[in-house]
Amino acid sequence: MPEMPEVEAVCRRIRPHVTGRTIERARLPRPGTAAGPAADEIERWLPGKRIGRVLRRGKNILLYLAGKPIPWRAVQVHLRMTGDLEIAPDARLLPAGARMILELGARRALVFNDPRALGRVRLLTPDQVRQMCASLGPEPLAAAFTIERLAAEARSCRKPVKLFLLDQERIAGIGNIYAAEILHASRIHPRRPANALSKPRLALLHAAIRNIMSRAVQSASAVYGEPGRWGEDEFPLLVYGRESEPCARCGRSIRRIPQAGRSTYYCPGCQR
DNA sequence: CACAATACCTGCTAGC
DNA sequence: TGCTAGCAGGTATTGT
Repeated sequence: MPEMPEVEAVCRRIRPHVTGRTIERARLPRPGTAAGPAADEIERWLPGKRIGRVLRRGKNILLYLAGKPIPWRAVQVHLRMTGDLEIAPDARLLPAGARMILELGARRALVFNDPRALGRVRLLTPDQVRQMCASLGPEPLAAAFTIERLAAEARSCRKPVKLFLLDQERIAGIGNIYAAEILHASRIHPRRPANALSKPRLALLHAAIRNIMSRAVQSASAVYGEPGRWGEDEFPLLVYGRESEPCARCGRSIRRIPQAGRSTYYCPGCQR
């Protein structure tokens, strides 16, 4: 159930084990995993290809294929809610939720495990790689994500700021948990329209996005190698999942409200 | 066009 | 103990 920091941790964890390795066999045993082309074409086409760089864009993982094969240039994996990539010592004895297995030789396999089966795998042409990257907003930790850029995105968005933060086309990588934490850190009410944020509040929001996301990347990456553990275990969540508990900052009782069918947690005392 | 509601799946847990 | 409703860190698609 990863947001950008956990996806980044997954990339760092698998990178040394897959870079430069040749795919000997690919298996997508359950229907619905492939989002194009079809599973049997992916299984037929990948063997013999070598994995090059492992990159992340937003919450997407890209396994580039070395030697620029035609037509497909990269394997795209989106973990959605419950996906994870693991290095298995053996392609046998797989977890029940295994949705893709890339056998890499030397008793090593990359396994896409996803019990809830919402995650997706695609092969992308160079054009599709560019389209996917271009369709997403700036990376929150990149230099291009300035206060001015945030202000420009917010100005053109009338949605509640919580939903603005979740919009991957405006900023890439923020999810439900960190959106709540970011708004608490910047003392902004989640229902405030994005285009109603003042200059000073946008500056606070920008600082909170960078602060929360960079600390989350650090803590998520620090626990890699411990199966089933996400960075949030180490990252103190001040509002998310804390309905009815006292706010650490002002003591008021934290509230949970629905927004776009999902839970938003916030403090009615210090978020205005 | 912008936004809201729903669909997609399985597993866990709080409450009866 | 055993059942069930509700909820879960995401996003494509459909409807207004």
